[in-house]
Amino acid sequence: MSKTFSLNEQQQHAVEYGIGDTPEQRPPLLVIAGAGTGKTNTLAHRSAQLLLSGVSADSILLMTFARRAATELALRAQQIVEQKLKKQAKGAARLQWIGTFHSVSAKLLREHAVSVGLEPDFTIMDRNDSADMLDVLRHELGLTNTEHRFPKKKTCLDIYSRCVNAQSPLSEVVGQHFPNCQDWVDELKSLFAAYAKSKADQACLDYDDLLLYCYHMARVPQIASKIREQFDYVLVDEYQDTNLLQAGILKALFPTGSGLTVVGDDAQSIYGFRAATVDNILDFPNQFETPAKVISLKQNYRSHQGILDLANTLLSESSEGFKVELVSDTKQGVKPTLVHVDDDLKQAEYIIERVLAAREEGTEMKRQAVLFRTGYHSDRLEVELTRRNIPFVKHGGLRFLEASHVKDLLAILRWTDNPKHKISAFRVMKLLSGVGPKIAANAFEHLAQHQFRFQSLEEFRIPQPAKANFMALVETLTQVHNDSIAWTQQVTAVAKIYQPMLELNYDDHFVRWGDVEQLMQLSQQFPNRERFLTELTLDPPQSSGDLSDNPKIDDDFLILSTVHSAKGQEWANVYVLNVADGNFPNEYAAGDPRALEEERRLLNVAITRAKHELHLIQPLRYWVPEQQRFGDKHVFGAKSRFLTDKVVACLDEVHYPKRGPNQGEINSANKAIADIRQSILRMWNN
DNA sequence: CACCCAAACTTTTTT
DNA sequence: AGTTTGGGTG
Repeated sequence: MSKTFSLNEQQQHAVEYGIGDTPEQRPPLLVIAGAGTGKTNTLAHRSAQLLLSGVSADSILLMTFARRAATELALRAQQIVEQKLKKQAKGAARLQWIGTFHSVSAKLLREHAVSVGLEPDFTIMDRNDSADMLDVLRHELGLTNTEHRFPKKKTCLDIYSRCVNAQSPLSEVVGQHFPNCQDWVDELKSLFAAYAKSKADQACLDYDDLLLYCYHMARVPQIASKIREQFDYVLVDEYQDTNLLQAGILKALFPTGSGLTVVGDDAQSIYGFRAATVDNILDFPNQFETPAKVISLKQNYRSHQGILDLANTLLSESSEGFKVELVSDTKQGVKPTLVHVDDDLKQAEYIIERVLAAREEGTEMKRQAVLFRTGYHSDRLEVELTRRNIPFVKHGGLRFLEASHVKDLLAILRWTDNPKHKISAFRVMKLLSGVGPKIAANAFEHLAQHQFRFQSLEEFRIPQPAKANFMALVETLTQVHNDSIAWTQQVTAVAKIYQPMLELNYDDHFVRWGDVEQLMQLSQQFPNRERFLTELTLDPPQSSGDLSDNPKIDDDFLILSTVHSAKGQEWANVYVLNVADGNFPNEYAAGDPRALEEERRLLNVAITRAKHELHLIQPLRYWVPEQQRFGDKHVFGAKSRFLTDKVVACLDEVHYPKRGPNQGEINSANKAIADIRQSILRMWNN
């Protein structure tokens, strides 16, 4: 996020490449933009340059990884255009087609829905909706109550999702990534068939469908050529995190690659679990008839050289990648530290001590972040922060939209929006006291037989105890569905009908009502129901902090984030938790060399977030939720295999708390004692 | 048929 | 630790 608006030579090159040339003269462009090399700035300048050279705003397609990045880019491009145009700034064109792959796909699909036999007002399901639908279908297919268990709904969805996104057959996916589900391949196949049909019946598309449908649409020549004519230039950010389907969409839409610019950093490809493949970016140069032009940005404006040396060394030991070495003008800085601590309590204490000290020296907490591999790794730290009244915001981990009361409210809205949406219908009806699965099923059946007109439910015969509440619900549903009240009041009406349900179902409804109010607030930022639901599903708030429109600027708080959620961000000081084998790399990656490489890149992402100070913390033992039946909740962290001698040479090793020369021996004694206990426990484990 | 309770079972990262 | 399943009660 360097504020500089000037460009270095390579950046300038990337900005101007091919602009003004005829389509035949501008082969595709690949920009390898390492961490902190001013990628956003470059992209913004290129977009601005396009606008300034007379390309119309609605013929530029810009795809980013998250909407936050999209908004930032659009704003920056706008500023640059205005700056250059000076007086005529007011008329400066605004980019129209900017968003994530998923949201752009949704937009294209709604636009061309009729031509591909799709309802234009389809509902977009989030991961939870999809999992719930699978759950229902699994019961309907009788895939429950069997001797050994059918995979959980989440697992089913993961399997399905990988099949779609990686474009590989079910048997292969199960064999490679879900070996313990191998007995269920046939059943899974029939489940997925039912799932596809059910989505079609209910006019629903899940995340994967957005890409899948778009991919198939892109392969219909008439439609593809229409879309191709619409866009003269296509820019894709974070290309290292695209999957086969996304690359396939690009290739189908723009087969010659003319006007196509992709930007990314293979060393930051960390979304393999979502079927992203680093091969997309590695192979990009040779995907087209005319080979792509490759420009590498290696001047880093974020960190001092000490941090970059660490990152460069780490990556140099990787078996794949372009391996662009980053260089900084800032040669001096605090050497990154590797901090040895006994356990996660000491780890938390160390961080708190350092964070507060840094704040005293003028680095506010907001400019410091604690990064970790998995959500619960910050549990201990959160407890300690709370005990000391230190405010913090956590990104990643538990999401606002996953809170059940928020899901309730959205279910009501979603049902009004799409009466066919069975999952929402059931969720909503079951909130009424006296209504369970059977009555809900009957009511839904009734609705289906009356062309899904909510009003028809007035004649539905329902047992007395639930009657009054049910009728009130039906009235609101009808009203909102028909848009007989304005959007702003629709949310209020829905919240009002929900309030008694909330009070009935949750003891702590007081706290939860706060979230309802926040949701009402948020909804006002959207022009209508469809947009609200679509955007919220496609780009959910990452933390409750994201929701308030004017975060209190005076407040200072520490940032806690998963490494994945930290992507694209930077802080003055960064602390990385639990840098030990099992986390970096994660134990799940142990057997697979390519997965291991992704883990290395993950550590690289964590490291390259830091501007001034970087602390990698390695506890001797740390807490994990019970994984095996026996054994401690504490796990002994072996030294991370990424911390080779060469890498450690880039680090200052320290112990916390500071200890004398003999303390190391006592430590290993501690470890041995606990190991004996483990083996004694295992004696009875046969 | 709805609702409550106890027991069993699994967890990375997220558009 | 939070969800999922099964059984018992009203």
